[in-house]
Amino acid sequence: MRLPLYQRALRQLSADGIPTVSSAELADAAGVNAAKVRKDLSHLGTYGTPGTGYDVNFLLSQVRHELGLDREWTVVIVGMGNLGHALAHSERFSGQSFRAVALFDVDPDKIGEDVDGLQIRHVSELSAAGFEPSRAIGVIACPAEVAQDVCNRLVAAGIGAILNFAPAILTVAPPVLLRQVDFVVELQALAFYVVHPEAITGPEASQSEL
Amino acid sequence: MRLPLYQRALRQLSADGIPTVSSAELADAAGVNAAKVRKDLSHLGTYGTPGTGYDVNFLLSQVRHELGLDREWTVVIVGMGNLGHALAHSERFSGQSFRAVALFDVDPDKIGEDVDGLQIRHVSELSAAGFEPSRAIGVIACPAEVAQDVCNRLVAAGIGAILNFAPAILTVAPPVLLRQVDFVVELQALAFYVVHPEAITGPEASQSEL
DNA sequence: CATTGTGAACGCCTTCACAGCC
DNA sequence: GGCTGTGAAGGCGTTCACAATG
Repeated sequence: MRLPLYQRALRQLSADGIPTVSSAELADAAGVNAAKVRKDLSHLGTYGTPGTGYDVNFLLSQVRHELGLDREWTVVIVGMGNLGHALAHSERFSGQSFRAVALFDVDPDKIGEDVDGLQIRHVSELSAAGFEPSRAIGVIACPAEVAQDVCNRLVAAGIGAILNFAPAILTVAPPVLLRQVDFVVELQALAFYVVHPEAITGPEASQSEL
Repeated sequence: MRLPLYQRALRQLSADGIPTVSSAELADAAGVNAAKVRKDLSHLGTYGTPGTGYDVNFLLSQVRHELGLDREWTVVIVGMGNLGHALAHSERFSGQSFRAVALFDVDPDKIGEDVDGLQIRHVSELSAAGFEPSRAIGVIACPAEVAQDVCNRLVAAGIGAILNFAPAILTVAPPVLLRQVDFVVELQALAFYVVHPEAITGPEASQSEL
């Protein structure tokens, strides 16, 4: 999915006061190619003007709608080590659509700690929280050993989608959504391509993005 | 690329003393399906035994070799906020193949700080470092505004591959490799699928992993 | 008999190229 | 003339299904 990339590029363009973009310019700003941009956007509807391009602000609002960014998402973070803190901060400036509402950990030293006006609570309080599945996203930033347990607790608390940063392969029952991000896997993927440069696919080899 | 996932699953199996796996078992442990496992592994060579499966330790060593994990990779981290610290720690226990050798920042308060026996240095010292492109990976964990500048400095210092965590779209000249990871993009992707459950592709919908 | 390796079918995504529109 | 939207072509990865094998 490239919509988030377009969204970011459009936000930048809008902030710069640029009224209109061509598919080629947007492609450049988002790091993809023009044909993809046009095909993707045509899936959303006919929002462009031949000869001129797309109206930045209008397109931005359409993309934000499509991504569900015109509502506010509730974010719950479990595991407030360095990673948890980093995430708690990075959501703030992401533009209002995601708001951290609860932070959890097990370490007694951390319970009660204030992070940007939010107190860290003990995981045992999670079950009692009761979230709206279609509105709340859980973020797992705890050690791998307890990740599946945390995951289960999040589901039990009514979380509808989970982003897992722990180096463990988790399983959830539908309709809960799960997405995994792992630093070490990313490093290993990079290492693979350094060792096998020939495995880099397609014409974007000229701009070796993976 | 799924090799890193197999690698992790095999490592677990090896640690548990399990001598042999079938493609179905490995698929389960890695979170993919059996056909993919067999196709992927057959690309590496004929390492399985019909009727029995794969020798865990032998296959692990082959996968590690393919991923370039039988050499040691030098890792340089720029930007030692919470994220930088989290990354500096997570590489340690990843199993020896990645070793952080230098940490950089611009904040005078952080310069000189000791992180697991490594001192944080000022970015200006980066250029003088002189790395081996095919051995060194750079990690960008700084604010988006300075990410492209940091990226350029890493390339100038001889880094051959870069993992970018800053919410900015960077460009590098080949043959330098670039990989982007962005928390907010991941959250937005998750939000998209919550809003559009019908967009979830393929039969793995039964285990809604994205 | 359980399980691999793989050729063939399928489907999705990408890319091309151009007709239509401003 | 510049640029969009899209049908058609192409390429890549996934999945199926089965012959081969210890």
